[in-house]
Amino acid sequence: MDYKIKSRIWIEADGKILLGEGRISLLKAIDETGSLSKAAKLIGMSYKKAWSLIDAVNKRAEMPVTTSSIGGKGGGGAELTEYGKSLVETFETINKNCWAFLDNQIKQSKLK
Amino acid sequence: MDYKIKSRIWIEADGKILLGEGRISLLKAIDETGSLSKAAKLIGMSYKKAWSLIDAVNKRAEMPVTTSSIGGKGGGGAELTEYGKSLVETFETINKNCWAFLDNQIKQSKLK
DNA sequence: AATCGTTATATCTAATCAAATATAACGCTA
DNA sequence: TAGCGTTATATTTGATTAGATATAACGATT
Repeated sequence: MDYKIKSRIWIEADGKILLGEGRISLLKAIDETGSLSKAAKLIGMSYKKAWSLIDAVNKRAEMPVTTSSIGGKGGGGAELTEYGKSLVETFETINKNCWAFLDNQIKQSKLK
Repeated sequence: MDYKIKSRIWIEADGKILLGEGRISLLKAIDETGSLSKAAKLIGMSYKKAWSLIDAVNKRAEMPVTTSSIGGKGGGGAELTEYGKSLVETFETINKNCWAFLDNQIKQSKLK
């Protein structure tokens, strides 16, 4: 068989999406580059989309996930808060565990 | 906290989607009603969309998932093959197991 | 043979979503 | 103070997707 099982997980707050795979990879890129515009370029996303995603995340999360500054050395920048880093870490852990679980499930099913 | 974790699973064949939650609920409605048009109406989907989904499923699956007849008693109809029924059943089982797994995961995380 | 409800299909329109473009504000640096 | 790269935001355009409409084919039933 060449059937494959796939999954996506996301976290909701107030019935609206807070974090999914796309936002997580954007947050990781911000952590790597120190800049929202560089992060967007790195993962092939328009700046506008990246900005509105981060804006939504910060508005819905219980605490800010990123901080940013305008002007100054290098024009400004953005970085993850400690809270943001812990959110990324728990999301990725649960996501990897979910993949492993599903791999196991399909091996035990008729689809093999 | 009022964070909630959600998930979607799907099965791919040749890198294209074969079965997801929407198609599964359509297949279940066909099983209940014995008709593609009634199934579409039942779940609030246009006939055209329902037809093209079922067409894609039957083309990508290793064996037909539905059979259909045109004309005759009641104008015709559609029903699941035994293979189709088993696909629906294994999909739903794995999906429920996945939800339970994720519930457990989030209880063990910092998100609680 | 006329009717009926269904499958099967094409075509056109509407709506939603992504992408591109433009611009203001900001504060360090030279 | 002029320039730079960045954040922050609005507006417009384009593309993809969903929805509506129309129609042919079919075979049991009457």
